[in-house]
Formats: sequence, C-alpha cells, structure tokens
Amino acid sequence: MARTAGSHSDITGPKVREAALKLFARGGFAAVSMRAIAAEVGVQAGALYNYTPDKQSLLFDLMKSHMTELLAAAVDNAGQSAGARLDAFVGFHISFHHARPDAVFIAYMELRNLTPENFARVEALRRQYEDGLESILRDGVAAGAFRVEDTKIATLAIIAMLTGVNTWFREGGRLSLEEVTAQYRGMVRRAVT
Amino acid sequence: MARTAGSHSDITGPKVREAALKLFARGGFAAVSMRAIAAEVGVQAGALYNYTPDKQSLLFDLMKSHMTELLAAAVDNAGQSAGARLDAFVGFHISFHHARPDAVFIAYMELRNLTPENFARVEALRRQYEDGLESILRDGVAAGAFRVEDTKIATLAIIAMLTGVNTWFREGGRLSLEEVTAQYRGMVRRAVT
DNA sequence: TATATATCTGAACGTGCGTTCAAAAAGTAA
DNA sequence: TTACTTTTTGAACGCACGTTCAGATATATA
Repeated sequence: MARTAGSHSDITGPKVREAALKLFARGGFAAVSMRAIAAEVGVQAGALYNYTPDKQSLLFDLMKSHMTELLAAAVDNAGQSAGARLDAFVGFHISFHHARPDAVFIAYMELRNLTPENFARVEALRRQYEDGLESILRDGVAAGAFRVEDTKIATLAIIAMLTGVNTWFREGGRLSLEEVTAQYRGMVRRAVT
Repeated sequence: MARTAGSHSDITGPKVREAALKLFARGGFAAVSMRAIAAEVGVQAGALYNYTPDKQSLLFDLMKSHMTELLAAAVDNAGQSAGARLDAFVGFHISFHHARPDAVFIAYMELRNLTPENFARVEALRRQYEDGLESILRDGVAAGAFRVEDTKIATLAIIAMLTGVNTWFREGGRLSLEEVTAQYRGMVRRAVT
C-alpha cells in the first residue's frame, strides 16, 4: 500500500520540481510560464496542478527545500578549534553551493516573488544558517584566536564573499574548485585574524 | 533653439527612466508592465514609446547608465600607496552603491533579460571596473605591501563582499555607514596582507 | 476479468501583455 | 492669430498568461 492505485505522481512530481528549478533559474520566475514547465516535463499545463496548488507555492517549495537541505548539510564540530571550524565552513559553503547553482540562484533572486509570510519563513532559515557561522566567529574571538570587531558584519561579509564564487567559477577554468577554496580559506582566515 | 517646439520630453523622459528604475527594482523586469510604468509617470502607455523603442532598451539604458556613472565616479590616484588606494576603493564602492540601491539591484538581477549583445556590453563595463581594483592589488603585491595568491580571485571576492552591504545595511540601524565602512576596510586590508 | 482510483488531456475562462497608430491636444514661432 | 511641430491619448492588434474542470486514459486491486 506504499503506492496508491494508478499513481505515478512519484515520477512526475519530482520532474515538475526539477523542471521548475531549471527554468526559474534560467529565465526568472515571472518570465517562466506554467505551460513552459509542463512542456519541459512532457505533460499538459493542467496536470501540474496535481503537484502544486499554484505557481507561487512551487517557487516557495523550491526555496524552502533548498534552505532546509543547506541547514541539514551544514555540520559544525564545536569540539574543534575555531580556525578548523572556519576552514570547514568555507569548504562546505563553496562546495554545497557549487553543486546546486540553480537552487542557489533562485534562493537569492526570487525572494521578492514570495508572499510576505513565505518570505519570512525563508529568511528565518537563512538567518539560522548565518548564525552557524557567527557562532564560530564568536567562539574564535572568545578563545583569542580571531580578532573581529562585529561578528554579525563579519558573518555577512564572509557569506557574501563565498557565495560570489558561484557567479564566476566554471569547471575546467584556470583553477580547480579546490584551489579556489584554498585561496578563499586564506582570505577569510586573514580577514578575521 | 536649445529646445524644439512643443517639447517637454526633457521632463517626461527622465520621469520614465526614474519610474522604470523604481518599478524594475521593486518587482523585477518581467513582472513590470509598460502600463505600470506609464501610470507611475502619469501618462498613457503609448506615450512611453516616444522615449524608448521598446521595454528591452529601457532596461539596457538603465544598466548602461549605471555602469557608466560607476566608472566615471571611480577615481584611483596611482600616486598614493596601494594601501591608501585600497582603503579609498572600499569607501567609494560602499558609498556609491549605497546611494543608488535600485540601480545596483537591477544591474545584478536583470542581466539575464538583456540580449546577448547588450549583455556583453554591460559585462565589458563591469570588467573594466573590476580591473581598477585588480591593478591596485597588483601594485600592492609588486610593492610588497600585499600578499595575494591570485589578484583576479581576490578582486572578485572583495567586490562580492562589499556589494553585499547593500543587501542588509539600513540607515538608522545599529551602526552608521561610516562605522560599517571602517570594518570592511579592516577586513579587506587584512585579507590581502 | 471488472472495479475503483489516480492521473492527464484539451479546451475554455477572463485578463493583461507589448506595441502600433490615427487623431487630438499642447506648445512654439512668426 | 496663424502655421507648424511635438507630445499624448485612447483604442485596437494578436497573443500568452494562470487556472479550472469535465471527460478520457492509465494503473492497481480484487
């Protein structure tokens, strides 16, 4: 009974989300029609409404899933030194974001298309993620390992800097992602030391 | 004869650009209709076509103007020390961007709505701006004042970090823009030293 | 096999889009 | 005041939008 009669919603459902993710990232939420998403899935537009109540919710689901996965994947070992934790954060952030450019793009660009309520929910998740980095910085300051005037500002500065990698880094370019990550680790470490 | 007969296009023209700037920033290019822009100006939609050949060109003009103003305003005194030039760059970037949040927002968010040709033109201007910072970094490295592994990466990292201020800074908050700028100057300096 | 449920189609709904253009209005020059 | 130019209106164009839904189709259970 794990699967009800006549169902292949467990096939089409994910396809709808994948298609929406890809097309929203490429063209922007407002510029992508439900018909375009349906065509990408291989279905008529009406069928999409078996999987989302409306276009808005589709966007919100994508953003919420992205933030939830981000939070679930971000592990922080408070037992280690603040320096090691910061290095780990830099590596994690760059590689996690590099692996899902479409979701990252949408999460940053389509915030204004959320209802105020949904916007607040996504923002709360984002703040939670930022808090993870900030507590590393605070612990480092408390332990005398870091010198940071304002940990909140440093947090935002570091995250902006790291997320920026997604806008220009391309596989097969002059440097590998590992080399790029190493350089960012160096800059971040020095910035807070 | 500085003004041709019957003209008040020198009043309406700027109003069209201002309205488009405001509404594009608020709602996104695709979501803002020509009728909405016209309403903001106080005119019928058809009248807009005295001031732009089409909606696309309106967007491109806004972005090109923004980048042109940015380049014109960014002065770099090569006579000073690299450290002083870098400090000046940080202050300039933050204050210039703070003063025109709508234009900055559009310049970053609506790139994908440009035709390939117009995109290339805007990108060229952006690269020119980045080159300004990179030459400061290179000079600093050559003079032994900075230690940077890859000046291109450092350039992109610094710009991403500074531009990020626009996403969260609000007048009247915990810190003044001057205080924020001072902290960014510190982080940037340390990151490259 | 027959029955029941889940899924999808295809057409339709009202609405708003970017753009065009003839005619009207507003302004300037003589 | 008259002649002329610039600017704006207001209606119209064909098209695409998000969403709904009755009916058709596919799948699973018994």
